[in-house]
Amino acid sequence: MDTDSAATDAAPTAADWSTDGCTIEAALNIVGDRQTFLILREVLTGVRRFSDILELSGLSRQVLSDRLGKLVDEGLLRRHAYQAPGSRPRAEYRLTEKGFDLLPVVLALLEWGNRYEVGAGGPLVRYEHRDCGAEIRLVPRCDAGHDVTEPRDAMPRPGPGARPRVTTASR
Amino acid sequence: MDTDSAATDAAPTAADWSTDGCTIEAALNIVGDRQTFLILREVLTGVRRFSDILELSGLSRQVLSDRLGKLVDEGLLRRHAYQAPGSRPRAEYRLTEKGFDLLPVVLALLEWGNRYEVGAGGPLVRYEHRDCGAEIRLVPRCDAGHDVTEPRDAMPRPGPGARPRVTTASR
DNA sequence: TTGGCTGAGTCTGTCAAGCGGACTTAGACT
DNA sequence: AGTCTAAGTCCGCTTGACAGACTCAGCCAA
Repeated sequence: MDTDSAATDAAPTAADWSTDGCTIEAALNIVGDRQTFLILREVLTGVRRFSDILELSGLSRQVLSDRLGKLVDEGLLRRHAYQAPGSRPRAEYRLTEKGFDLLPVVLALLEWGNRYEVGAGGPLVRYEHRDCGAEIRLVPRCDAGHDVTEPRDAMPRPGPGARPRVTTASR
Repeated sequence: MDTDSAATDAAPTAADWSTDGCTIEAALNIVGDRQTFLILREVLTGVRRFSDILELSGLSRQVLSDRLGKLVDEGLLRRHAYQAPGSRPRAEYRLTEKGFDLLPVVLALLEWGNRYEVGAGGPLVRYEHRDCGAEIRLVPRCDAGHDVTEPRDAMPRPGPGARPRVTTASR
């Protein structure tokens, strides 16, 4: 099996376009570190309180506090008051629409991890469809309606914002 | 719009399961840092040579060298000899099947970035279907065949490897 | 009313990791 | 022999993560 020959055909000239300002990079500037992903994993599975996220994520208090603040600033989370019986009011962290929309990223990581990094006992989390209970997977599909079952059928192309690279030494 | 009430219903007890050994975490241990994502972005768009990845990713030589080595060790990339005319033979880095299968993760990040972080000029990269040229998107779909159009219709559930958390203070 | 309890957040010192820039290496070409 | 170049290493500095101690604010029991 020659896994990579397809890639050779797929994008022989990709290096000719600048990736300056790429939206992937922009996304990574917000959620690109391990710590933030761990927080998102928790919040996407319904864990919302500082102490619970702290314990489940294994992060330090300081980093958790910092990241939660940044995620609120970026509009991925909202602080929302709650009050446990016999306690003073506290804040919990809820996903906004913008934060919710990161579910595919976490789902994709989960699927990949389930395929290649399963330890003993199988996957720890599944996502299931609220209506029917069946497991949810991500399916790459083109706008013409075809499922893209082979990753190498996905060909990278410059988008409307792409500009050609000036020279090899230009930046 | 009450974005988060659905989340409240979706997983009221998620904090009761241990996420110890989670496959998301396992995946993050391999591809969980910004540097690795940037490398994957390049390699998935067909950039394979050290110097090109170096320039396009903006990483330091040392980190790039280190990460490429780790990605090869993890089986996501393979070194492959090439020889440019008038140069001595060198190694380029090609995706393995395992590495290719991370495309959905990058696609998901790209889609999210395109939706929320588009700068002037629009997205820089698109993926299109090799057969028909139409743009590729990730569609969450349940095994019963329903498209999951609302992220909050995806409910997190403990998988076969999940174990209940012992106590709040247990780890 | 006072003092303890608790969840959330801050402070501090240490250590790992990233960065820019200089240096090294090995084959091809002059 | 000397130069060029892609790939990789070395070095000094700075950033950031972590553990653990400390602070803060409201609730409750005495």
